[in-house]
Amino acid sequence: MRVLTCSGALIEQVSIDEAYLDLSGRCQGDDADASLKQAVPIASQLKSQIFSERNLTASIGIAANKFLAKLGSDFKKPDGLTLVCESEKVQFLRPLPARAIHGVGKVTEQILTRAGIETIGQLQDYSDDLRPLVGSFGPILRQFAFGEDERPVDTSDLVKSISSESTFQRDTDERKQLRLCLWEQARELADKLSQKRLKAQTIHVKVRYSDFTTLTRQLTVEEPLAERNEIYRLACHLLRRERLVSRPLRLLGLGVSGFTDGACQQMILPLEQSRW
DNA sequence: TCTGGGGTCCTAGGACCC
DNA sequence: TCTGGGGTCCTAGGACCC
Repeated sequence: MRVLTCSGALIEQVSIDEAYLDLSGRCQGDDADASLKQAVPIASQLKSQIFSERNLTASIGIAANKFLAKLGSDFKKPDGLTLVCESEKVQFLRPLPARAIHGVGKVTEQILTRAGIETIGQLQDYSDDLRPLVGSFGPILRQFAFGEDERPVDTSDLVKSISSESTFQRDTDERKQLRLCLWEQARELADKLSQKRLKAQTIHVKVRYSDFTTLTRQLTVEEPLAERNEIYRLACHLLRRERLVSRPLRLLGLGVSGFTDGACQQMILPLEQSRW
């Protein structure tokens, strides 16, 4: 796989086809808008390059922060290039639906609608505290509504959890099939842990029944683990202990988290050793 | 859209300790 | 013996994103 490059840019890969580029080191104008305008030819060139190499269109948003850049890139999909100037951002946002904000999904949209807020402009005009409506997201939501976002472009590639899940063609409670599934998933997880040189302290299983009820159960162990058979054994233990296969499963999933560096071994204090 | 897979973050409750 | 308050950790579920 070829990795996206752009000289002088810090890159945060968000997903397989999305990334943030911080070009502030390369674009230095007299003011914020002048700096942003310097990024336009770079973005155009990036789009041409993607098209010539991959025959794919790409949408790019240029703005002073990640929130606005994302909004800009969504603005004229699938082949857009949108510049959101600092001087115009508040007006640019006003007519957009609140749902356009990253982090506002179906549930939050409904909550806002009930409070009489449907557009970002209405959000800007809403002077009451938003926390009773959306909890700790309130202050961030207000900042977003005014086009403010302090999040830096994050170039680290730290992962917090790894998981694998499978949906069966036909719901099943057949132990042999479930064990085989877990054994395969444990292999996947162990491979990824090994690639990343990580060990995990928490393991979780997930089941879904035919009525879409979904349950998760997790277990934290003292000694970090990374081996396929250890993961598999604990997964079986959890399923059995929690009696999760009380009826046929539509989905079975397995995951690990709570990572420690796989290269580090737990130190045992001499005192503790001598007790045994 | 009767619903796939892999993630992150937040919230709330319970256990436990001081 | 019962009770209070606060902090931390673990757990489970849900909202959201791509």
